Order: sequence, then structure tokens, then C-alpha cells
Amino acid sequence: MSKSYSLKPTESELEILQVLWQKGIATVREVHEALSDLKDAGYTTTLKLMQIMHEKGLVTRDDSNKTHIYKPNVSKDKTQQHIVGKMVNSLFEGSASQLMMQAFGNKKPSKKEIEEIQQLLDQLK
Amino acid sequence: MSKSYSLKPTESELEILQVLWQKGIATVREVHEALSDLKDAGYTTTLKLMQIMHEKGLVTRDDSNKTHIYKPNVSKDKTQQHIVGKMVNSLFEGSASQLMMQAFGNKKPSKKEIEEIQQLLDQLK
DNA sequence: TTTCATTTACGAATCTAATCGTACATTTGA
DNA sequence: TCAAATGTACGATTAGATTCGTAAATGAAA
Repeated sequence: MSKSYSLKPTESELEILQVLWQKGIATVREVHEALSDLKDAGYTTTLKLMQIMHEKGLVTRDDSNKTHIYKPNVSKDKTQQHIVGKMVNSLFEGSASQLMMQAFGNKKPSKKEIEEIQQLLDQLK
Repeated sequence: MSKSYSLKPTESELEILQVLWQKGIATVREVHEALSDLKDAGYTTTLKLMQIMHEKGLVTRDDSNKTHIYKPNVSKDKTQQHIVGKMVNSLFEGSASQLMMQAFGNKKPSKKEIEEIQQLLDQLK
């Protein structure tokens, strides 16, 4: 049985998780650099956030060396599911297809994407 | 040219907007009643929130009578689009189809829904 | 009219997220 | 060695969202 970690990261925490999901592991500095073009917070801000995420269990870290190395401790998949699920319920009355229509209203998928989706739908049927 | 209102309602504001979108117009008490099984905030809490939403321009109101009547001042459609759009970008690297897969991972759509979606996809092609 | 219920207005408290400054520790390299 | 750079820890502050208590206004009912 797996532990139930916080699956509701804040906006800023999500940005940091993105980096960690992409890199696998990273130091505070690496995360901070990666986010530098996205936002311009100070280094200690990123540090503090990652420390808080550690307290919350959103990340683990190896602090055997001076420079700590962080790892995500929630899966991208589970986190996405949780957030999307909440949105479907709160904004789309539980209808995933309504959500989808809005999503595609914003930005049309490529032919390849469309085919992937149609495949998925056939399986669901 | 239409005014650009706040399209980033908070969680609580969104709950209130849901009610207003559904009812069209409503008093504070009606909104409060409608939310009562969802959450148990005091009446003045709902009132205050709706007053703040009025300041922000999220709702309009008719205060010619003692009991004010509120109307949503942002469309459900635009608001959904905005929120979904942000999520696609921040959580799904801009891929609406990835979002969709997650959405359907949570809750399978009915046959009828699937067919609607397939129709939509055919149009997109 | 007088009382009672309903409603609005508004200030204050609480909570959380986010930011940053500063102190201290560790490592590096001149 | 010792100064500079780099890193962590942590408290304090700010800002926004949410909550609620209380007072005042309004309307309805007795």
C-alpha cells in the first residue's frame, strides 16, 4: 500500500516539479536556472520553496553532500490526474468530453494527435 | 471592443460562478443555499465573497431593491477556456491531447459521449 | 407603530503562498 | 591559509483569499 502524498502542489511548486520531472534529479541551482526565464524570483525563494516541498513530501533529497540533490516524490501522472479530475468536477460537471472540447477549442491538435485520440476512443468503446 | 475582465477567479469565486451560470441570476441567499451542501461557510462569508466579486467585475448586480440580485459578468465559456488553456500549458506542455488522455483515464465517457467526440475529431481533420 | 427577520456593509482575524534578507556553514582556489 | 563563492537554514514580511462578528439599514408582520 502506497503512502498518500500531497497531490495538490501550488502553482510555484508545480513549476518546480516540472523541472524535476524533466531532469529526474536536480539541485536547487539547477531548478532555479531552469526557471529563470520563466520567472525572476531570487535564489533563496526557490530554495525555500523546495525546502517546503521537502517538508510536505513532494520531493525527496540527498543531503549527504553540501549541495543537496532533489528528486520528485510524486509522479507526473498521478499529479496530472488529480488536478484534471478536480477540474472536470468543478468546472465541467464531471464531463471529460466537455473539458476536451474546450481544450481543443484553444488549440487544434495535429493530424497525428487526432489519430492517436481516435485509437484511444476505439479502445474505450 | 469588449472589456477585459478578470478571468482568473479563485476557487471560492468559481463555486459561486457555477451557481450563477446555472441560475442566470441569483441573490446572495440563493447562492448560499445552493452551496450549502458543498461547503458550510457562514452566510456573511458568501456575501463578502460576492461583494468582492462585484468589485472585481466578475459579477454585476441590481441593488435597486434591498435584496441585491447578482448576475455573472464573465462567460462560462471564456472562463473555462482560460483555465483549461493555462493548464494545458503548465501541466501538459501545450498538448491538449495529453490532457484529454488524462481526463479519460479518470472517468470513462459514455458511448454517446465517445461518438460526439469522434464527430468533433472528424471535423478537426 | 413597534418588533422581528433579513440583508448589506465593513473591519478584523486567520491562513496560506510567495518572497527575500541575513546569518552561518562549507567548499574552492589564489 | 584565508578570502570569495556557493549553499543551507530560517525568520520576517507581504499579499491574497477566506472567514466571521457586529452594526446599521431595510422591509415585513403583528
